[in-house]
Amino acid sequence: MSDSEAPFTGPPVEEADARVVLHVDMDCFYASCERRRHPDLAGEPVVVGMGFEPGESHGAVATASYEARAFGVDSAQPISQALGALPRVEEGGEGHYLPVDLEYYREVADEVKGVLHDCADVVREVSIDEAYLDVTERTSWARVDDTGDGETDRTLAEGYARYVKQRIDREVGVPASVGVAPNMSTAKVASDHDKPDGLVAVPPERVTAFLAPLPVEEIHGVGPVTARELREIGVETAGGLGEADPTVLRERFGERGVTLHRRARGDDDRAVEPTGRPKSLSRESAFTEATDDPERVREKVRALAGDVATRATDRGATYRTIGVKVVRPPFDVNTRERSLSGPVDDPDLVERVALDLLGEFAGEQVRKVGVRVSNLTFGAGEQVRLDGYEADAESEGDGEPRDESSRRRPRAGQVSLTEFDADEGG
DNA sequence: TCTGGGGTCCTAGGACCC
DNA sequence: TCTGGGGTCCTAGGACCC
Repeated sequence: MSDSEAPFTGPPVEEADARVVLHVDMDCFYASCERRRHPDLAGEPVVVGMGFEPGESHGAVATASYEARAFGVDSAQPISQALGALPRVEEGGEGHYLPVDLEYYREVADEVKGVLHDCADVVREVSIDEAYLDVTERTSWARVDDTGDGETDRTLAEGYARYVKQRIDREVGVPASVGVAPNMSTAKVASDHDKPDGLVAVPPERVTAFLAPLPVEEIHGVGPVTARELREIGVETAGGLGEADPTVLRERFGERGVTLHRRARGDDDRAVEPTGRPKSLSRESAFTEATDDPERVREKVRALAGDVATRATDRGATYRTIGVKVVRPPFDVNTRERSLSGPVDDPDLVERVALDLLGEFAGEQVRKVGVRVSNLTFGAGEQVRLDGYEADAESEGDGEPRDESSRRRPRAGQVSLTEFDADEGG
């Protein structure tokens, strides 16, 4: 806890050893993509809606630009409500409302990924607009005196983060916020800390002080429920969470409580690992209004089952478990699933099992249904291919190497097994 | 907010096995 | 038959994330 500056003996051991992890978070990504191809939207309030069509008012907000947020428009809000806060230009307002165009956003995201993979040895793509990079091999926490005045107030890591951020901006033309820290969870908080267009570096020795004053919900993994429960036991800030008794947290929140306690202290030893195979594939769809017409519900389930099966086939996945999800008003989520004796790729079976599981809810009010396949296995064909290329690929199939303990240095030849994006998008 | 769609991980109880 | 313990798999639900 004491903050005594070590005089000229070099950085403390932990600091010399510390990893450098970047979290790159694209700012209101869908809206930024729309601006990239419609430059006249720069500086304008832009709302991208899903389940939305031009001129209509159904659907929900997928992304709102910061200008739109200033009007009170927010993610996941019904479009009808957003229109109340921010009328559209067609009706004399200032809001530009556009439907989601995922295919285009994927193209832009692929360009961003290209830059990221060029900037780091290990990239974990979390979603279309977010990624972690381990750049320990490319930079360090060493300080530089960039003004020549004898002050060393900046780290090489921060400079590297700026370089990544600027390359995305220059080469792709969309803004990003970047956090740099010695681990993933702190980098995540850092990238969120100064959005949009933020750059926040948290060197190892500042991690604790950086996190301590933040409200608990800024810790990744603390949602509304956990935040409320933490407040009930008098924990309001990350600092408070970090000082809470881990035993008490375990009793109340299970293992998650201990994980959150550690994250709040800036203690997170997860290695940045390339994105793995999906564990499940699902499709769901809501009715405009809840229905109790069994045939309508069955019809939708049939369509979803077909979609899911097609996606599984496209990705070379077989599945051993088939499930449905039924949401009854007001918001009662039910799931049913059934496991088969072995993995299959069988669209008819997905439909049959889904309809069978749905039977339990026949005649009930339903507002939304979904179909899911899980217990996925990926094709033997691909393994054969991998074996052909990578003589020493010791971890084929889905067994992930679990020994990250202290050896985090990536082996150079081994890090690029992730060409699994066989999407139609590219 | 009367709640869109696609995911991940964790928990807890029961079945079943040794 | 009752009591003891350990392990795995399956299912349902919940919290959380983007």
